[in-house]
Amino acid sequence: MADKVTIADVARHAGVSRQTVSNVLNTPEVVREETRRRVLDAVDELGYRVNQAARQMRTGRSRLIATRIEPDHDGINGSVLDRFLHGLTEAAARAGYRVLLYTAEDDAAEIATFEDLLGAYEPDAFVLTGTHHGDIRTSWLLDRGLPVVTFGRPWGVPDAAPHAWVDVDGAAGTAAATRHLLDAGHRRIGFLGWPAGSGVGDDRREGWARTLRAAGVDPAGLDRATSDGVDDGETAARELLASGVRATALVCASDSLALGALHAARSTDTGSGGRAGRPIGVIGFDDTPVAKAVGITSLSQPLAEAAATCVTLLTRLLDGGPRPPGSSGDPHPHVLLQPSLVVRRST
Amino acid sequence: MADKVTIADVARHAGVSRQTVSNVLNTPEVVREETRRRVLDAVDELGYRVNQAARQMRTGRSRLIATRIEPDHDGINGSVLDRFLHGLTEAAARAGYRVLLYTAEDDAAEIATFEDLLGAYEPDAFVLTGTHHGDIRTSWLLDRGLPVVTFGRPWGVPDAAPHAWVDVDGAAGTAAATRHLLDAGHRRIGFLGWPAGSGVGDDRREGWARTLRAAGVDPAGLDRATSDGVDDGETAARELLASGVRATALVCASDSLALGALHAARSTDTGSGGRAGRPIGVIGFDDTPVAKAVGITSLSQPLAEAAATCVTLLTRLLDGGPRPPGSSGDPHPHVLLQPSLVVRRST
DNA sequence: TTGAAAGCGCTAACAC
DNA sequence: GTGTTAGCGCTTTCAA
Repeated sequence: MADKVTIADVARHAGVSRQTVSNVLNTPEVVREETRRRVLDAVDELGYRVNQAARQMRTGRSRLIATRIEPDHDGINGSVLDRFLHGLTEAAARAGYRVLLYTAEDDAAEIATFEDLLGAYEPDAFVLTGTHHGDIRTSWLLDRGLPVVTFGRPWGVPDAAPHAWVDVDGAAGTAAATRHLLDAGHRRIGFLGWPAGSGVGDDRREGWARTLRAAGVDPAGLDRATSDGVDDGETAARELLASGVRATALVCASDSLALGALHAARSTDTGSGGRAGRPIGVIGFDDTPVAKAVGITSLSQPLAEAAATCVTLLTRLLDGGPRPPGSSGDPHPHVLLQPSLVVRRST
Repeated sequence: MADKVTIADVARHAGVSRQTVSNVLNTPEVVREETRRRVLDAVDELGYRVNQAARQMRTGRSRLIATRIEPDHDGINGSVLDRFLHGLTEAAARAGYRVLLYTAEDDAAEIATFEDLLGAYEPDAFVLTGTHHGDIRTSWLLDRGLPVVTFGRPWGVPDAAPHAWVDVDGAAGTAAATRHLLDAGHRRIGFLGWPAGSGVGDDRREGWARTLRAAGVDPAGLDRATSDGVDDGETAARELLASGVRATALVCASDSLALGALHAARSTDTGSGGRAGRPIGVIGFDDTPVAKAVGITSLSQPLAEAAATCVTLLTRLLDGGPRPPGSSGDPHPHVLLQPSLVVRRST
């Protein structure tokens, strides 16, 4: 075991002073080539690693990125953030950072955790997921000039982004889904989503409505809002498939809803519709294992890429130095990634 | 923002010395009641939090628990470890620890990460998942006297456990599953598992075989081994359901296999068997979202409890002081938890 | 280009 | 029961 090799050991081994070793590690360009090599050899040979705690005391930087791990609420959609988390851990490691985990029941609890974490571990940055309208977490961090990148847009914020963010273009996703169904000959394509007010849900609904209109179909009456759950989805889907509306296909805001829609489709007589015998098309969102298992066409989010992009933006932020509290107006980078449609039996 | 409140600030505010503050925080019993209150009030008022980096430099303890986040290999079973991870994060926080994440492709890479982590962040302990025969990770850590708790037994180790561990009793789970099917009137109950040699897989097979024998049924020829995957499961299941063996029910080592088995069951004519019209019973393992979505009876692991138990064992380990490299023979605590059968349509 | 000195915030000794 | 001293390993002045 390389038990506590310090900078002093390396210095002795290489025949230089402690400071020179530090220079080699932090500002190599200031050290003569030959000295640098000798020091680096010693580092390798002794298996030296900088001690983060000591470095942190001097520099105030922990090389830690804090992020939340969510409970597996729904079960179906839960896997999305876990995949993001894996990507984040990997990308962070490549950039020389580690991921520190925390849990929180709600925004207020999360802010309390921020305070805790900042006092104790001093993470260099936070990666926030699940942004929403009036998100108090981002404003709390921004007020204190702390580096943040969110996976999710700053919903409901009027103008320029107040912080760096990465997101997946939900509207483009549902638009692609709707187009796919139009191409298959469907016209009365319904939408199964969440109540208005959730940024993500509204965005996904918009992509569907826009595409339907462009195809000359009036989306009015063709959508239903419900809470996210298989049974809720089934109930709502039944309404859309039933007489009156008689949708022949459904674009859904999640795989949970899509699974419910599929259940509804199976128990609904499609023969009474205009297209006798034609199977009802269902498309979900997130391309979860359940969608794959059941054969639901779904929209896949590039989660590894999203995570890697978060880290890229973060390092840019951190290298640019800490930003003062009131520095609004400067352009914060943001990246909108495209989901891709994974076609399966359900369409 | 509570910007850098140090122990000196608290001391000044409370009218005591820095050391007294430290005593209140670390050895409260040595400080007079009144002084303690005064100090704690000052702590509250100033929003003071001990700085981990500084504390770590003195004590050598980071209050960090390192664990791996796995890539979502299969998609279906992946959610299991993520739920464990959430439980671990929560339990760790309650015990005053934080979870530090890393990824690793294989055991060798994981050990390299250990070295990295130990040099830089000095985690107090490691929680290892996915233990297997001849696991070099545990021995590496144990050789260096580093605290470890594994979620998973030390498979293939002859005698007393070489370290603390928590596991779920897979054999008891498949035994319960088999019993459930026997109670439903099945006799030719097959087992779909993985090739011999994997501790987890063998354990689960054993529970099935044992229970079948106890019921007077010879398990010979009633099991198939395959790699973990839906299609593999379907192929293997077809063999067991087909003429020759004609199993009427299948206990599976995972939900992936169970899903495959269900596919096979649907396309197999059960009428030619002894129990015409009787549906084929399928039971999976892990109670994943997919099992729930598809309606597969499955064995649920108490993951939150497993995680909490890991933390309990860990804190016991850490409070007991670091254990010297050669201290074998002392009893390492271990806990075997029971899975529970979640009955659904598939049985 | 390299070395010497100081100190980040904390706690383990020891003296008061 | 409380205060003083020292030093964990590192980097950031500043001087050589």
